[in-house]
Order: sequence, then C-alpha cells, then structure tokens
Amino acid sequence: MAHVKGGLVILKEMVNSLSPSERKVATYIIDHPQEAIHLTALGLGEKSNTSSAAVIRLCKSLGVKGFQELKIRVAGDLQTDDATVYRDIEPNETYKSIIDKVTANTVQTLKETVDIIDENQLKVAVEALANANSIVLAGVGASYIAAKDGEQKFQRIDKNAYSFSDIHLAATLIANKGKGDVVIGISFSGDTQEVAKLLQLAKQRDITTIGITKYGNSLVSQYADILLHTSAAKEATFRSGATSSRIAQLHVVDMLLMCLASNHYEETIQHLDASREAVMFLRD
Amino acid sequence: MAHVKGGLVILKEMVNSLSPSERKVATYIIDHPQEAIHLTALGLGEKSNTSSAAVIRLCKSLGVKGFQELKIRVAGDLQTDDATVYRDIEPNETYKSIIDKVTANTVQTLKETVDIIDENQLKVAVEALANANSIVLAGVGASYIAAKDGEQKFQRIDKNAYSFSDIHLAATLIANKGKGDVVIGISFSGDTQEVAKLLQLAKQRDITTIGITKYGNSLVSQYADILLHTSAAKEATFRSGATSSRIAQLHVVDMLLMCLASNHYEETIQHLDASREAVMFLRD
DNA sequence: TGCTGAGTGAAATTTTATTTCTTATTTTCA
DNA sequence: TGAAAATAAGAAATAAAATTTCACTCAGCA
Repeated sequence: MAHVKGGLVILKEMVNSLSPSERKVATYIIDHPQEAIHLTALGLGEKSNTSSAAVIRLCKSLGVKGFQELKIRVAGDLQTDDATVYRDIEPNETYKSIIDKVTANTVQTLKETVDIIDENQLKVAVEALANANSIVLAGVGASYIAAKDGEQKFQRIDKNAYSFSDIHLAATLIANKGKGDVVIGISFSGDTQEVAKLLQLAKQRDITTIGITKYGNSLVSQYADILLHTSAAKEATFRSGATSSRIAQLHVVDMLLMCLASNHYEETIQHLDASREAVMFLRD
Repeated sequence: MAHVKGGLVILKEMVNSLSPSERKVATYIIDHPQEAIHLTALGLGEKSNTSSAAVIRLCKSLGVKGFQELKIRVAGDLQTDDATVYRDIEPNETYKSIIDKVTANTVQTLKETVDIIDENQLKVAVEALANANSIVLAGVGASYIAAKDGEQKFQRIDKNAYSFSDIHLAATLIANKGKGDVVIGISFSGDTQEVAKLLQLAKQRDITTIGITKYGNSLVSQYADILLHTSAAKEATFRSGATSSRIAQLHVVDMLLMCLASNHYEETIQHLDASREAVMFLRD
C-alpha cells in the first residue's frame, strides 16, 4: 500500500512555503482541525479571513485533489483523539476492555515519549555512544529492565556494554574508566540517589554521562551531560500506568540504538547479522 | 471531550436494522471504505446498485448530519492504514525519520500482539496465576528481559515470582514445586531447547505451564498447558524488528498483570500502593 | 513612470448533496 | 380476500457546496 501522508502532516510541512492567504487558511486548520473539517470552503474562508478561493488554492498547493479530499485526510489524523486519555483499570472489567486499555495506554506513552524527546540531545548522545570505548548502563528497580535491555542491544552491535543495578559493582567498573567512555543513568523519577551518585562519580572522571529520566530538574539531571526525557505525564495513573515508565525507557533505548545503527549502517548490520547467526548456531 | 463513535463502528452496529437499499450502501462502505470516502453520493449509489437518495437516507438513519459527515467519520477509522507496514532503517536517515519508524514499528507490534492474543487462553492463564503459590518465569537471551519484567511486576502484587535465564537454577527451584504452582516459559521462536526442557520438567511434576511464544507449532508449545502468542509477523525485518519481539513479550506480561489486577481489584491495589510507599520511603 | 506577474476575492459556473415527488411494494386489518 | 395504510424506492428538481474565471491590487523592477 502506498504511504499516504496525513493531512495535518502535509499542512505543517508546507505551511512556510505558502502564499500569505493560503497560509492563513493552513494555520487555521492546524489550530482548529476538528472545527475545520466540518466547515464549507466558504465558511473556512471567512473564519480564516480569506476567501473560498484561497481555500481551494491551498488544496492545490498541497497537491491534494480538492477540499473534500483535504478534509478527509485531516479527519484521518484526528482519529487518535479518543485514545489520548489514560484510563485506569477498574474492578471486574471484561478481558477485551482491559486489553484495549492497556494497549491504548502503552501506545500513548510511546507517542508522548517521542513528542518529548529532544532531537539535538539524541544526536549528541548517539555520537558519544558511537565513539565510546565502553558503555555502562545503571538503573535500580524497574529501571534496571531498561538498563539490561540496553546492555543486550549494544552488545549485539559489538559495543562493550555493561548493565548494573548493584551500584557498588558499577562504581568498581567506572573507577577504571575515563574520557571516551559513557555512563547511562536510568531513573524514572530522576531522584534515585544511587544512580545520581554514579553519574557524579563518572563526571569526576571525565566520563560522558547520559541521563534517561523524566522531564524537569532532578538529582540525575544535575549530573548528566546529555539528557533524554521520558514522559512524566501520567504516573499519577499509578495503578495502570505503572508499566508506562518502563515502556518509555525501553523506547528511548530503542531510539538510541536505531539512530546509531543508521549512522553506522554497514558495520552495524554486519554485527547484527553475526549475532543472529550465533544464536541460530546454538539452536541446532 | 465527548467520545464520537467512528463511522465504521456505527455502520456495523446498525447494518441489521436498515432497509434493504440502505443496507446495500452500508455493506458497500464497510467492504470498501477506502474507496467509499472518495466517491460522491451519486457514485456510491451506483456502485451499491441503489441511488444517491438511498445514500442520503442511510446517513439520516445512522443519525449523521449528511454524507460529508459520514465520509469524515469513516475516514477517521481508516487512520491506521499508513502505519501497518514495517519499515526498515536505512543508512544515514534523519533522526526524525528514524524516530518515526521505530515508533511506528513498535506500535504496530503492539497492535498485532493484541490481534493475535486468544482471550480464552488469557483467561485461563490469569486464573492459574491468581491461584498460584509461586510463579517461575524463564527466558534466555532477549526473552529474559520479559521474564525479569514479569518477576518485578508480580512481586509488586505480592506474588512469589522468580525469573531465570540460568536454566539449571530454574530446574532446582522447580524440583520442589508441584500442583498449584505455575511456570511461564518465554521464547520468541518457541524453539529454545532450555525453555522447552524446563516446561517439560514442570509438566512431569504437575505444575501448570504457560508458554509465551510465536504462533505455530514449536518445542515450547508442545509442553505448554496454556499458550499466549506473540506476533510472528515481521521478524524478517530483522534489522529494525529485532526490538519487536521484546515489546510483544512485555505487552503480553502487562496484559496478564492487568487482567489479574482487575479480577482481584482490592487486594491488588493495596499491594501496588504498598510497593509504591516502600520505594518512596527509600528515597528520603 | 509604467510594465510584469504573483496574489487576491467577487462572481460565474460546475459539481455534488439533498429534497421532493411519484411509483412500487409490503403490511395490516375489516 | 381486498382495500387502506405504511414503507421503501429511484428520478427529477432544488439547494448547497466546490471550483473556476476574471478583474483588480500591489510589490518589484527596468
């Protein structure tokens, strides 16, 4: 199936290369999509202080067949609206309902994590990792899962990666590292003393520190050279959201790995293929 | 925000209470939604061997303002179409593009896992876990992450859960278990010898066995009393999909936990709250 | 200063949605 | 059983919307 871009995506991409009146219309749609798709061309012209002709010209400029087509595309983008709310599990729900809620919450967490990620920080992090002699991942409790996951993934592409939840052991390792190494500290709240201490120690030794933690000031953020934020949105929804922080952390790790993979494509692919073959060999 | 039902949902709900010609139109839209939203009322009337009047009457019967409104609603339901394709990472992509691909692939994996899950098996699994004296989770390699995650989550709700990637240690533990205990074997391919062996051992001792593995016959599925499948779809897309299997496994674990939580709401909540308080206490 | 061309909205035109009207079919009940 | 009533249908008329045309404005430039 051909990939069809959503109407809002096209609008946002093109909004800067449009003539003034077309831009007015485009901006109005972006700001009020829900309203816009229920207006006529004339009505939208009035609302955006232009004319129906401007609306039609906008459609043509965007490469869309007509106003109806544009409305249909924008409508497609709006669909997610009813999923943007975290919903908690209730007593004795049907299995189907629980499955839907858990899935919707997880998808929402992923999207928020993407919204919140700072591309520049990601870029700096990837470059640091690409050149790193070794990578230490530290996380305690739930965050250890993400650290362990990162360890496995980096090892697959031939990086010297080590994960720790025991901070004493991690400190021992860090004691012998220095410039050119990287420590990734993972803490949902950002206030995990042990992880913060570890980053502090690393910084003293000139090791590059990356923090994966929630948005805002925290212990961990003080000691991180590079900060990658996970969605803090709804840990209030503790009971069903308890799983969200982990998903967000894992997703950040995935993004790091994939960006690294793309930037160093050939080597990475070779390592990934070699890893796979090794696992296949064990199976026979 | 009020929840607005998707056009296709309304159509499917009402299709049996419509007059014949309206039903013809409705059926045509349900079968060819992508085409239908680009047709005129007249065109749709012809395609469905009725008339434009029938189309309009259908809209009224559905309680929708007009034909445009119906098209917009249906368009909203079609949203997912452009995300249903796994796309591999390529050399030197932009960061934004990589992030989008990774996220889309992950979301797709989640959705496929939900599509594939068997509610009855899930139900049986949840009941077994609810009554279990102890839960052993076993997974090697990447699947260990899911096992570890499950261990943490079950422990949070006061279940005796143990995760292993070392099968010898797991065997030692299982040797002293029996009826009323549960072993969960996690293996993406289903052909991990060690995990299969462990389930076999468990079965001999009358322990309930749950397999989390890809769809189809496999070593693990032979020895599992209860089978929960993860999406097998696109491990072919190995290079970017390598992360998918883990996400799918984690999601299955999440669903197990949440269903358990809903079925035993009060206790579970108490345990979750107690766990949280304990963690908070450590932070001060 | 006057020419050029992109950009604009009003008005004309075309297309599409909706309503109305007539006919056909089925249902109801004396 | 058969006549009245109710329902359903499409063709044609009408209303509404989308789209095109056109004349005007104004910035940039020789």
